[in-house]
Amino acid sequence: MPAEGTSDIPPIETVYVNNLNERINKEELKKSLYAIFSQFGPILDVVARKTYRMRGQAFVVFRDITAATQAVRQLQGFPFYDQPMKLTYAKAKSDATAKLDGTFELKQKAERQAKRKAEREARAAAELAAKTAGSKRGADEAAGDEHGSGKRGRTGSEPALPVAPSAMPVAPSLSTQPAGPNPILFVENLPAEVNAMMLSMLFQQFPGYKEVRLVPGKAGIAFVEFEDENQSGAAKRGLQGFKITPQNLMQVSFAKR
DNA sequence: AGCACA
Repeated sequence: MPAEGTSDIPPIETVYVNNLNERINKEELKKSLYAIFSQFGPILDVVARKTYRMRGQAFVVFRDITAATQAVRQLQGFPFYDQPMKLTYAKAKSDATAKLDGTFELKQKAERQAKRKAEREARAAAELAAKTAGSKRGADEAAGDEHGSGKRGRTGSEPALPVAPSAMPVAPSLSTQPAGPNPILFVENLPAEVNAMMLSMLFQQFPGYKEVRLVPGKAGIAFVEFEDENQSGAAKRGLQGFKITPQNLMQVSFAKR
């Protein structure tokens, strides 16, 4: 018998993530996922819903399958908000992918047709039932009213992450007067809503990581401390220009002291 | 555990 492999799902651009911490709010979750996954390649979309059925899970849509594969392997079990992430490929192609490869229109058309057909059949069945019942008893038990198709998933704002521009080489930063190497990094151009957890997830991957400090009054900047300047230097190079959101390229320099 | 997207 086929040994139970965790990956009997064929590779696809989308990574299905589960065992996510369900207490994290959706927008933050999406941003954090974007932040740690984008190191593997351009991300087209991150989908997460908080419905009963979908909570604790998310879909990270890469442009390329190779990036998805890297992510599945390297982030498997990664401690994310205190829970090890579980990763597999998604079972079905994401809409973002379908939009790129041109199959989205076809899919929509097929869905519309299927829906129409189902409606037609349901109507036919109802008519038949009514006729049968009517001819036998004359009772008026026809037409069961059908509730349940009111799918309004609108939770107010729906600022799904815009399609990330394709992989562009990290722009060299024109820092003014760079401070000399030291164990503390200065990080700029962060999204305002960034928090220590999100940042620590990025920086803790580098050896010697000690802590991240946000500056209470000031949005968009942070300090990250390492054991020594070699380690801070490695993290600096590794995360320079990192796209923490589609529109925020992190700027990392040595802190002035 | 749980595979969605307007």
